Amino acid sequence: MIPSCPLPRYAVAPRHSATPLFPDSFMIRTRFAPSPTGYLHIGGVRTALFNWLFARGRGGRFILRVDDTDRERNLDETLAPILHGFRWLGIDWDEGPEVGGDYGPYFQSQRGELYRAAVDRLLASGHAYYDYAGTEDLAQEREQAEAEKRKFIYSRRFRAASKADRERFEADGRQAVVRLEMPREGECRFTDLIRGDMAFEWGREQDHVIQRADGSCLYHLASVVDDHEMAISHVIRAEEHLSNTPRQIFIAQSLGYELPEYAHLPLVAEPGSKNKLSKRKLAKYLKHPEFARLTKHGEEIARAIGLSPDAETFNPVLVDFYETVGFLPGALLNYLLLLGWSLDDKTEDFDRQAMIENFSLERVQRSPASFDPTKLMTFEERHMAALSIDERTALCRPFAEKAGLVSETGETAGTTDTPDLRAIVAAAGDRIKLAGDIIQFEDFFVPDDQLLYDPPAWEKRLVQPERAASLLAEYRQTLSSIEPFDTEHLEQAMRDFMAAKGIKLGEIIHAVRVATTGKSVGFGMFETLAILGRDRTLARIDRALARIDRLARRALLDQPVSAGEE
RNA sequence: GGCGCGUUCGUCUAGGGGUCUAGGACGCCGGCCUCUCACGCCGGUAACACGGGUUCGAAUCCCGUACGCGCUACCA
Repeated sequence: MIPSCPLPRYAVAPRHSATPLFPDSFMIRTRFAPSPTGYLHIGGVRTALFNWLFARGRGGRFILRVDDTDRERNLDETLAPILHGFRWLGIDWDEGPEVGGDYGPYFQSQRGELYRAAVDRLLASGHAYYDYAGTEDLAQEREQAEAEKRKFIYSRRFRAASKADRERFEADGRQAVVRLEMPREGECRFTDLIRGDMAFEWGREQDHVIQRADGSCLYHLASVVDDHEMAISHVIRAEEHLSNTPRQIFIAQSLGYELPEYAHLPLVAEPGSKNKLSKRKLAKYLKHPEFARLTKHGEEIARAIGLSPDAETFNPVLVDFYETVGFLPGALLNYLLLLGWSLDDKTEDFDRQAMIENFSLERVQRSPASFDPTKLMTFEERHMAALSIDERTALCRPFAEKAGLVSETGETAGTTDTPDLRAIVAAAGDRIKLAGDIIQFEDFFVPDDQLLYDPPAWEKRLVQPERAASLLAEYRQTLSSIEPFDTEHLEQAMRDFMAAKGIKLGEIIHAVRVATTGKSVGFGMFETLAILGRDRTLARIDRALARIDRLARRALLDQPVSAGEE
């Protein structure tokens, strides 16, 4: 599928092997260079993950570098969430913010001298020049080229070839930027580890600006200098950078650097489309039913734990969303791994170790992969199902606490007989997909006299069946003598009751369910009753019976009441 | 517009000339199980963008077209 790519300097370890096969001088070093924007984008995480896996699987190092060129932001606010996100995911970095390293500083804002020195060298070697053209001068040339239907190439009219030129332009009040003097003939050729041999015509490139009039340097220059200074061996990044590679190669070669290997990953696209996934287009994604479902699911959890989700930041495109609602980081990683990479035709479940051992650039897909919220959810389910009850309980507890279901000091919240969280998690089984799903079972925690009844369920199970009330009242009597009050004895008692009354299970169990939980759906009935315990079960049934009676009388008096009213 | 990259079921993908009447997973549809919901189990639907080559033979190689996406900044 992928043409074999020559790897002149880096042997690639065979699949299934994490053993580094090369001397230290050929150490694999990859990097991810986030901009401190205040959030971690899911597509960025996929790129970071692939960089991390590539390094980890080959005895290399993974570096985090903060791309804060030209930014006057508050780093505490804008970088912290990103670092936090990586830590939550378990993507650790060997060098970078907060951990340091031998190639620091790891903030581009602190490396200005390095960039300026590089610019000076490019100037001195004739690979760059001072340019005094204003933006309007360029715009004019561009328009003219367009009018004449030829491709725009800057005339270099305001290029300062000498000191005298500079003085002359400056006397006119002009300011200089530094531009690359790009070749206008020939081709830039390089091999992409994922896409094979690439060729770009130099003549299509512009004389890109690398330094502004104020002396600050631009991204491509900074990036190339840093990658070299930090001894990055493999530049693994999103495909949107493929077209930028020639100018970076030009910079690197002009500076006499040895080129890194390049690998351009396919984009992570929107649900159901091939457009680049963007945090700005949330409104559009919400029209996608499955994306909307995930978002809504998350919002319910967020609200229950006392957050007021902001549409701008609470959004499945951002990693923070997943942590907030109780996703398992391993599940997110597993899903992201398979967005653009596969091992074979069947293996889908990977833990960290398996990812590291098996990941390879050769098996990276070349076409964009769209983000599928539903499939992500199934990975979450599988990972959650693999945990023990105790592990799941531990994950759910913080959510139950934040939602006010249990107190932070122990199991009991308001009353002395608040149910055991572990028992609920056990009975919930696979219904708890996200740790935050525990909030769906708040009915176990509400005081018995505040239970709400789902109107259609109440009507169908307690009003319409003629014998519902009387059977429920009789069954209530048997409950009071069950000992111990556990699922086994509850079930036996129910069977005995059915036999004695000559009824089917369905004739009684649904009524009990609605009477004790207010809903027509839920866990196994006997588990539910056991969790509630005898006192609360009886209290809830008594309350339901009283309510049936009350509503029936009002109905007789021709005073209709809505089912929800108390 | 120019340049670049890409195109296998709705989605993620397997596939490196014959083993492909194209496999798996998710979704969807139907059924089973069942105290409800969920799970589980069984079955089903569904794809090689199009057109030319090359070849005994092409999803696989080549060319073209279409479509999609990306880049085309004194953003990163």
